[in-house]
This record gives sequence, structure tokens and C-alpha cells, in this order.
Amino acid sequence: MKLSTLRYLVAFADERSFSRAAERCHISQPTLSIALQNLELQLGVTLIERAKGHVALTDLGQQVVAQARKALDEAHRVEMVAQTGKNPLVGEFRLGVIHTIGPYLLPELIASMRQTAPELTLYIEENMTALQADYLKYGTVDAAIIALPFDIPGIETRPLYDEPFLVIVPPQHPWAKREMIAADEVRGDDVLVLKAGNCFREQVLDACPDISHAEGSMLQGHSIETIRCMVASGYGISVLPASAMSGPYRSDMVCAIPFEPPEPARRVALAWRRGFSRPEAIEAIVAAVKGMNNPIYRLIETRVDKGDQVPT
Amino acid sequence: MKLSTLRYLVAFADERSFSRAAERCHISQPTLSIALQNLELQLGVTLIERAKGHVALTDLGQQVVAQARKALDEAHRVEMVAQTGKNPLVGEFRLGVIHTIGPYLLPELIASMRQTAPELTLYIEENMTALQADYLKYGTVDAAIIALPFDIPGIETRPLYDEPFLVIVPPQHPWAKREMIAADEVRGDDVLVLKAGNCFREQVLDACPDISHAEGSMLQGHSIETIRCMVASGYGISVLPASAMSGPYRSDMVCAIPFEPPEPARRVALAWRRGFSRPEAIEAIVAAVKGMNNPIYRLIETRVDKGDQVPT
DNA sequence: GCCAGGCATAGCCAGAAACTATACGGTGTA
DNA sequence: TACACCGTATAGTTTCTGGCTATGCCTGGC
Repeated sequence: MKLSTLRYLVAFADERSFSRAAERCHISQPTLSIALQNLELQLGVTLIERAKGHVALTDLGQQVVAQARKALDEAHRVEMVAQTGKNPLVGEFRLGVIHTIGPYLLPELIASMRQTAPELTLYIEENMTALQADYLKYGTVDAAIIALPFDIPGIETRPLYDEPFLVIVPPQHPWAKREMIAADEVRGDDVLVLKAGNCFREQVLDACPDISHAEGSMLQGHSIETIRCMVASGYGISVLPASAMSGPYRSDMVCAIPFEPPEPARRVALAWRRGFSRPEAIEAIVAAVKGMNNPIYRLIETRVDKGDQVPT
Repeated sequence: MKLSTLRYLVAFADERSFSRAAERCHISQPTLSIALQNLELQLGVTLIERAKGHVALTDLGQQVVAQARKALDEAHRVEMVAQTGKNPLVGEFRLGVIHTIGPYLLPELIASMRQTAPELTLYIEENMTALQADYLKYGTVDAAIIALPFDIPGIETRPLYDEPFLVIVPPQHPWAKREMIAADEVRGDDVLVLKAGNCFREQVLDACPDISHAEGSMLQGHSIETIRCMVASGYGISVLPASAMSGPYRSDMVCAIPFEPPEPARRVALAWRRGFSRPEAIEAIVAAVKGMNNPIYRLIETRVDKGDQVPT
């Protein structure tokens, strides 16, 4: 079993052609052809159906290809581990983020990371909280940006910033000119919430417990952007995190009104696997949040027990 | 990056010696030596400290070795996938099982699988329910034997058998001669339960809600065998699943008394990832349970919607 | 001081993996 | 129907590298 052969197989699976796969691998077509023949011989199975005029993966071939991708990925990570050992701020970093944070925070965060870790290449995985927890444990992502609480055994968190919630209403709505709204005013059938699975949905329902809980009665959006559009179109009102009304997302489509104190808010945090081998990269992300200009993202300062801080 | 090189590195990590590692890999010492030198050169890092008189992995080396093990494991699974594609009942099968089932069910189950899948090599992972769920999702195990409920997204289950609970008391205990015990009689400070994390603990507490719940007051055992010994030594009484008093585990150390109806019981089930590629192996395990002699393990018959059953 | 054990170096060999050239089979077009 | 084109398989050759043996060097123990 050679890694190069697995690469050829995966290339074939992607290209569905021996010659194009060979081209992609920078080898000649016969070389790839023979390599795959030998692989089939060695495994004792048929991975590729060589029919008249066209070739295709067998069912088993699909499974083998899927496993080969995993193996190649893990092998690639051997190099990554070594590279990041040389300098933890060089190389690849897989950052998970939940849907209700990613589009608003990341553009500015990535810009800010140009300062704190310019040679770190970020790969973003946007998913819901539950999946982020799995991905963290599994190691699919190196760290994740989520909303607290996020108590997962073996996972550490570091709060980044607190983000207040805002009520949004269409411009023609009676509330459009109001300065503040009380949480218990947000109620009734026309309050739009996210679909189940998004933690922000639960946080909104917690903050405004009078929102009708009957499943059918709630208007549900797949994403914050959907909800924004639905509110703008007069389907109802909703509650958004402040970042979704900040920077380039500020718009006249809807009016945003703050809550009366105590303002409902969520605490956004960074999470990573305990014992993660690149704490410097974690620090670089925290530092990037600290370095962002938008006042919404004001970093929560934490007492650090290590002695590497300014003495008090 | 070659898989053979990773194998050499892992062998070195295990043996802490170039020559012994070479021997293990069936190659000469210079070959392994050069291969690891080239690997370090290629990665651009020092993996091995070559000090006077002894050699050792660097910190980074440890990390690279850990990743190399993962890569080798995934590569090995490529062959497994192919092999099981040829015949799903040949090859390796990783079966998870919880602590309170494994020691009692597995000896008989493995014996029975000699009939249903003689060429399937079982690897057993004994762990607690929560970890089995992770391992199933991750793919560390192919299937797991757990107690219901076990509602995990993406995981399917098939009930195997129902297992009643028994009260166990020391031979000199006043209950030792009784024929039946009511659930609400099992109470007080001398009831031993498993430590937190074992699902059987919760099932016992559910079945006998009068057991003192104050953490400090409950005598706790790490395993069913510990509890059996503690009861035999007169530390208290306890509740065990029937299988733990069956077959070779039947003993005179303690007396087992059934509960009055409705008998508390647990439903033991087989769980696997939806879309798992070897349903035949799952069926073979179910068939093995069906084929077991011990009447405790009476397979729960389920209506199958596929048409491959005896017509009704 | 000598010997044994263990790693590094040098030089050689063989097998595998790469290449080029070409045959073969199917499809589409003139 | 014949021919050109596309894509894969086969044959023969070359290159490279991963393996070997032989040996040197260093350290630690007797």
C-alpha cells in the first residue's frame, strides 16, 4: 500500500478518467493505469468498471476512495504537525464557527489576523454548535468559535466578547421609532426565529420567554439573512445579534432597536481541545479579536494565572 | 511522504532504538536510519535527539509519531474496506460494549459467532455508554452493544434481549431466603451502586427510586465485580443485571433474589452508524445472539420490512 | 585499555515506478 | 463504410530509490 497509489485513485475518482487523473498527478497515463491495476490486484477486488467507452468506480470503489481520502488527509497532517512544530503561527489552521457568528465576525477577524499571524492559513468550517463539538473532539477542526455555554468534557474555552441582542422590525412597523423594547414585549405569532439546531434560537427563546413556543406558530428561518429579509418584507419581527446589524450589514431594510436593560446578550467564545499542540495559534486568534476596530467586538479581558502578563 | 517511513518512525518510537526498530520492521539498521534521516530532512525538523549513548524522540517527534499512527491506521483501513467488500463476514470487526454487559455476554456471544461468522475477527472496545456513542460516530468502532435508550442522531439500533434486574444480598442477610423483593424495599444507606458514568447505575436508581441519592451516602463500586465482592463481604446489598449471575458467574458468594413484578429490566441493543457498509456483519451478530443457548439471552424478534424473511 | 553495543557512512544492487512508443477498441463524422 | 479521434492497455526501456553489506566511529562497561 503506497500513498502515491491512493492519490492516483482519488484523482481518478475526481476526474473519472485515467488520462485526466494522470495529468493532474503529473504522471503519464500508463503509469497511473498500471498503478491502479496493481492496487486492484493487491486488494483482490475490482474498484473500477472498465466498460465499453467509459470507466466508472464500483460501489466498493467508492468506499475505498472515501477511506483513501481519510488516509491521505491524515498523512498530510503529519507534515502539518511537523511544520507547525517549527513555527506554530505558520501553516494551516482549521477554525470552526457557528452560522450565526461566521458571516459577521470572520471578515474582520481574518483581516485582523493579518497582523497577529500573517502566515497562518485559515480554513473555515461553518456548522451548528453540536457538530462543532464533535469536530473539535474528533480533530476535524483545531478550534471553534461558538456561543457559551459550551461545556464539553476535554474542551477548553476562552470568552471573547459579549454581544447584545437587538429587536428588528420593518421600517413601517409601529415600533420603528422606539428607542428601547422590553424583553417581554417581544411575543406573539409574528416573531421569527431560527430553525431548531441553532443555539441562537434557544438563546432568543430564553431571552424572550413569551414568544409563542408552539412549533407550528413560529415563523422559522434557515439563517439570519433569511430572517432579515423576511422581516424587511413585513412577515414579522425578530431578534438578531448586534453583529448582524453592524459594519457592512447595517442596512435600511429593517430597523434595529436595543432591548431595555438588562439587555439580553450572548457570550461568544473560542473553544479548543485540551492539550492542543498550538496554544500560540489560539493566542493569535484572541489577539486578533483584541486588535479589531469594530467596538462590538470588545475583547473580554481575563485574569491569566500564568506569569506572562503585566504585573498587577 | 511514504507509509513505510511512517512505519519505521512508529517502530522507533515503540522500541526507542534504531536497531531494534529495524529488526521489528524486518529491514537493516542502516536502512531505517537513513529513512528517518530523510524524513527529518524532508520535514525540516528534528524528530530524534541523538545524544551520546542514547536516542530519544523530541517533543515534536512525539506529536509527529501520534499523527503518523493515525495515518497508518487509516491506510490500513483502506485494505480492510476492500477486504470486507469482498466478503463482509471476513476480516476485522470492532465491537464496542459497555462494562456492565461485556464480561457476561461476550464469552458466549463470541462462541456463538463461530457459527454465524467464523472468519470475522472481533476486536472488543469496552467503555462507558457516552464514549461508545463518540466511537460509533467517529468510526473507531463498527458497532456497539449498549443498553437502551440510546438515541443518537445518525445511529441505528436493534434490540437484542431484555434482561431483568436481581437483588443480591450476602448469604447471612435476612432477605437471603426470600423469593421476591419489591422495588421500593431496596432503599437505605447500605445499597451499593456503580460509580457515575455507568448507565446501569442510572437504571438501578430509576428502578429503585428510594435508594438514597445523597452522593456521600451511597457505597459506590467501580465495576459489577467490585460490587459483587463488596456485597459478599457484607458491605451492603445491591442490584445486578441477571447476566451477572448467570453461567460461570453464578456463585454462592451472594444470593440473588428476583424483583416482584413488574420486574425492572434493561433492554440491551446493538447500535451502528446509519449507512454502515457491512450490514451482513450486523446481521451475523444478531444471529449469534439468536443462536446462544443461555435462556437469559433470548433474542427479541423484530418485524423486518425487507422481504428476505419467512413469509407470514 | 579493550571489547561490545549501537548509530552513521559508503558503495553496490535490484526491483519498482516512471517514461515513450504503440496497439486496440469504441464512437462519431464524412 | 471508412476514417479520424479519443481514451485505455500493453510492451519495452530507463531511472531512481529503497534495500543490502561492510565498515567506521563513538560511548560505556568490564
